[in-house]
Amino acid sequence: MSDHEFRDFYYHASTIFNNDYHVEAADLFRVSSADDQYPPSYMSFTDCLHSSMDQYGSLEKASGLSPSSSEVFSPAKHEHVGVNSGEVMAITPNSSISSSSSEAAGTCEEDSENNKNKQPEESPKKGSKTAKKKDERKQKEPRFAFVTKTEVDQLEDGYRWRKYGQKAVKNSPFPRSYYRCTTQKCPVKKRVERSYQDPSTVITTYEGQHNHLLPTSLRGNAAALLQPSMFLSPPPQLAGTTTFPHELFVQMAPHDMNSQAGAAVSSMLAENPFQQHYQHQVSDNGLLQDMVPSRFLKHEP
DNA sequence: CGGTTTTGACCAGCGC
DNA sequence: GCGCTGGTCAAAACCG
Repeated sequence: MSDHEFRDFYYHASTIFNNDYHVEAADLFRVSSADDQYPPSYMSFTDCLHSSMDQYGSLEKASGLSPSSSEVFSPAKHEHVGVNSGEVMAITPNSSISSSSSEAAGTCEEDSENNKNKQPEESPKKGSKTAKKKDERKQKEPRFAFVTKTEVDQLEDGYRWRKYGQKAVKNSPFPRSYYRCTTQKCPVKKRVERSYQDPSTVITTYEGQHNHLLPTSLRGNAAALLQPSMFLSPPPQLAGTTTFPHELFVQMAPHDMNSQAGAAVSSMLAENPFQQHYQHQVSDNGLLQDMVPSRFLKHEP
């Protein structure tokens, strides 16, 4: 991020969070390791902003992370973004969301196309296959998890999805639904499940990156808010015009995170641009309580 | 009739 | 090796 961009962004963020949403910026960012083996740690908003893409090494140290294994602590590891009624924003790794499925492990583009050919290409050489799978897993698509306080299971996010599976989740009375973007060759998937810890919230996990714009049929506000220009140009001087913190993420996405964040944020944003009580938090597998400063969590009486 | 949803089966990874 | 679990497939059902 350039200094110019930083100033724009920081001013923007300050306006949003301090003035409109009364958030303590120092609590906004959470940085964690790539695989969640390490306890979460928090860094200040400004620290995070000042940390350029090539400073993740020092970031690790600052946040008590270990650059262990072969994982490179890249921006892509910080992709999860959540906004909680303008109260909470956090960044977490994609990491722990299951390392089980090889399908989910590989790059999505490969997945979606290869799955259909999987059977014919089946090789008897299990060893090499396993090695290949491990390689694929290293390159798995970043994921973004959101928690949305809503009674609706299937949230509108501006994209068209086709459900391709539903599974019961261990320890949860609520099933998990699997969706794929219906746009041709778009590798994006999402999983939707209701949190068993708080049934009033829905956990949505996005995986992959849309390779297309929002469907032209996208209606109303979501489309307007998600104009491609917002992703492609530096943040304009919008101080005073921005209302929702979502917009901040939309704008910061291409600069401070990978484009995945933009996609995820756009999805989050489009879910319900007018929602008054949405509660987005970062989550992997619903482990919210560990991921957001406790005072930000709403505790039911 | 084409697209979507449902749902049982299948597969791979992981822990024991 | 076996069982458990998560993720995906694919045929059938459903729907506009």
